Amino acid sequence: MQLYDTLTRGKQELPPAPGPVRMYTCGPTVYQRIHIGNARPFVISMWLRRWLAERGYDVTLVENITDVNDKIYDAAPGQSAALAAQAAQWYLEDTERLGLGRPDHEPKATETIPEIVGLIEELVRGGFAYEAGGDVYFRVARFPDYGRLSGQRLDQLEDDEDPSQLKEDPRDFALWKATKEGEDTAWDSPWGRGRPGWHIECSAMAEKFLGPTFEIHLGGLDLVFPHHENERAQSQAAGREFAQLWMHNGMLEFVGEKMSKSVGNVASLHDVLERWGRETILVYFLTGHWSKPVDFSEDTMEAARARVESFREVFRGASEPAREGEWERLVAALDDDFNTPEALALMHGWRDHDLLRRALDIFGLASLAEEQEAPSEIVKLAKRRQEARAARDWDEADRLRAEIEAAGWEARDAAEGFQLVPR
RNA sequence: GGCGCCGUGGCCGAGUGGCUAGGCAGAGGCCUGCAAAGCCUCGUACACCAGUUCGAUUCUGGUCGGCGCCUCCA
Repeated sequence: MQLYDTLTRGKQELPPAPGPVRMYTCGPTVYQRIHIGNARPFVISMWLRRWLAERGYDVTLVENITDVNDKIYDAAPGQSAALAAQAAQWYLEDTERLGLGRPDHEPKATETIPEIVGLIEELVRGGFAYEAGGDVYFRVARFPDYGRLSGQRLDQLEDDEDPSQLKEDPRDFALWKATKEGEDTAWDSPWGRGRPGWHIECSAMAEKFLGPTFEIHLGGLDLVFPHHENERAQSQAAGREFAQLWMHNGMLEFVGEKMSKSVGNVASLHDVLERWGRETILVYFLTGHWSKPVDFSEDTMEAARARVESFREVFRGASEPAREGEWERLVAALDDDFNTPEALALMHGWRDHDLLRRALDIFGLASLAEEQEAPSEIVKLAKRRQEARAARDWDEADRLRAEIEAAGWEARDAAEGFQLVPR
């Protein structure tokens, strides 16, 4: 099993199965409903977990919920805790509807404060961090490997505009921030009341549930710098090996532009679920390689919807024996950097119901194999139509077909009888 | 300015040093009372310019274009 690794900029081999694969995925900062782009790392993580399990690994997946953060304070001044709780609930509900199950652990930053404080204390003790005015900062200059993950050179970073005098070095970043007026959440620490900085919570949560080293760290490409660079610096400075392999999923683009709140072109996962349904969303994500950007548009979603229908058609037809080596080809595609577009192309050629259902199930799409039963009144109309056809009363048959169609179903003439398909 | 990803037929999107990707859309045909679905056939694509090579869409260099990130910001 090979996966593309950001750190080494090449495919890395996973240890051979069987064995443990510990995965950590950067989940959402909860201050609003997540958008369809935020759903991608969740979907990829769940799929990869299922695939690795299929391949004989013992997988543990942790996906955090960051529920204390500047963005949350900004979004709900004085009431950030309530907003975070609400948005976390939305996140759980929306991702639940994808029908992929849940990660093994979904810790919240606010439930990991003791571990966060402990990790910061270690860093201070080791000289990798320093307290300044109730804040604690990471001393970037003390960690020579800083910048390796993102390929950033320290001397080339843009100048920090922040006139704050607290930092020794403008490149240093906050591990702990003293509580400020208007912030409604704060915890005691050796440096006074305050709350975690942005990156430290992931280092603490990963270690709490996975230990000092783990096989895979996953997250959006936009998190490479500074978020993951900083996570890595903190944990490694504290003596942990941390992640062995870094996966960064590509962004969703909306007419050639990244989907993001600041551009105002977001589509919430909730809304997209309402509009297109879970199966179309999952097939849509299947069409692009996880590491590459994908276009999100009416056209790309419509094409995904058509693929969904085409799989359903296969199950409406007769099962045919698979050709030699079909499953092995799927395995080869997925074992090579989890190439789902290739896997999807292979599946489109399959007519063996059992094999296809098994493959689709990896991606949470076994439901495509389920027959969709028409309500009895529709079946009655179809039977009347069948009788009209037997009597060669084509006008009546066409009228009934229109009636069935108006009710949302399509009447198809079959060799014997008829078939009803939802429109 | 720095780091990185990418540019494939109408659209989306894999992949490969010479051998059919796949899907959507489109054209023709078979089937059908008419349809739908299905099946068959059809598009000689790989930004541009050099170079390496017997041969490059695939390797190397450059050009142009798009996108992400460059410390609290998505």
